[in-house]
Amino acid sequence: MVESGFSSPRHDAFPAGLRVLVVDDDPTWLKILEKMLKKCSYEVTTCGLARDALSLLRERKDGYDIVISDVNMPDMDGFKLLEHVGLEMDLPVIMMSVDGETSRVMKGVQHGACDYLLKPIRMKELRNIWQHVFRKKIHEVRDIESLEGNEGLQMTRSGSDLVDDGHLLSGEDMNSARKRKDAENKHDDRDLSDPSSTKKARVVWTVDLHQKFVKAVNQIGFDKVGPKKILDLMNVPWLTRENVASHLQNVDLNHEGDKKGITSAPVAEPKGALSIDIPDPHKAQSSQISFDHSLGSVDSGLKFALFNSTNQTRYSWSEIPEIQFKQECEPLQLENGFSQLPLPGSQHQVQTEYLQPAASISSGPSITEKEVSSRPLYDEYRSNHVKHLSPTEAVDLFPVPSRNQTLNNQVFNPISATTSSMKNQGISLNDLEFAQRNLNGGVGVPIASLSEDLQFCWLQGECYAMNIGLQDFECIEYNDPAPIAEIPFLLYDAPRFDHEHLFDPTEYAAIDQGLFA
DNA sequence: TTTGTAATAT
DNA sequence: CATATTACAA
Repeated sequence: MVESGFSSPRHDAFPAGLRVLVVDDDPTWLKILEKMLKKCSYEVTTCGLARDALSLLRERKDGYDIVISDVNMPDMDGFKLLEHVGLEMDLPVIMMSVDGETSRVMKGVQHGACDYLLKPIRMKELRNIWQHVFRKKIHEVRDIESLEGNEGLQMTRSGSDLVDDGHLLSGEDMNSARKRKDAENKHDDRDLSDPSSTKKARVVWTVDLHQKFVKAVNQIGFDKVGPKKILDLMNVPWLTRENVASHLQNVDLNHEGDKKGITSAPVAEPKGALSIDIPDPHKAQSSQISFDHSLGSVDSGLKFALFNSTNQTRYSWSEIPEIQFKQECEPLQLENGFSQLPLPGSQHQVQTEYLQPAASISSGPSITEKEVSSRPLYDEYRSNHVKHLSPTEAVDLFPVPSRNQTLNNQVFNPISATTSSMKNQGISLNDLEFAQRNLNGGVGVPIASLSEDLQFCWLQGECYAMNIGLQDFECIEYNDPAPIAEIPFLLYDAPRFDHEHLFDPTEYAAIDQGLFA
């Protein structure tokens, strides 16, 4: 099934022989692209009509490895084609167009485009496209394995941002229209739809979620709080009682653990933490800001302060550079090119823990702790948001809206979330969510071609779950214009390696030689 | 049976 | 760590 061996006899040159189908109504572009692609040693097929492209693809479902299609074409909308391809042959599709209108780009990504190129397209972009194919295969393997009944992997990560040159808006290989992989693990009610998140997700208590939680708690009354009640009030469909229970437990624990040593009297009472412990007014004052509007009593305010000061810290923007993931990676043996990708049969195991995107987020986790003088902005941001108000501030700018579901940010598996939302009230932010997810995860890592990049790509491929909730973006984008300038900085100041120097046969050789062994 | 919680696991 | 899972009692 996954077999789509390269017709090219040259098995040694890695990306060579990739069978690319180019679709564009503009013959000029077609020619240009063909030329460029051939220069990359790809096997090119051009096509001026989307319809033709489709039939070509249908004729030989395994005749191509990847499709590059223009967005606007007379006979068939590029997206339409994209959809079909995703649905029928599940090939990676790269969209392209002259304008970079975000809505359009998003649409492309939403519809399953694995990448979106802006014309004029440059060689370096084309040189990298093979990675999409590559990644895709990895996914497939993973999916299959997951179906074989192993446990889930946890995905958590913050996002990165657009690529510097703004030319390559790399997305994920998420075909919204992807073919359903039948089998399913009996449990796990959610996400019966997203192949990429086939595994059970771990709830990530985003600010938004936590807000709901807090809100619920306050609505109920600290004395009567109970997982069930909270859960109900939160009105987050996919959340389970356990989730809430767990969170509840931690919430108060954390509180006590607060180094500031808040009046945690030796209370024997279990629920003490939640109800007692009234922190000094000052504290409450400063950290409560964002929440008072949502509740009544002063008590509540104080309570919130508790939650805020201790817990939300981690959600601060300052966290964003802390990209971390932990997950399993399929070992890959590239010795013989794509045809050798580990297929559903193989079962080597490679554990990649906390693999920080090498070149890129190199400053990652540690930066939070250290003083990085060369990053005044960062420091400033950090001191402001972390030390004092923590992310709360961000939240402040974004008052809890009255609408509920709308902001469900469990970016984790948008589909499920969405599904449930709809079930509940027919509202859905699917698009935004989805798009954002893609932007977060997919973008940022140019599909370069170094070993490092590769790793990154895989991870990326795996990590659909971004911690950065929608709200984060909203905060920044819609509420506080100022910090905007800093975002790219905070988010992405990493991968600015230059892709240009990467393409030399040697590189591939390097890859070949057990980079992954 | 359902719910809340403590303990324990990942 | 933060969150999940388990076990058990109310």
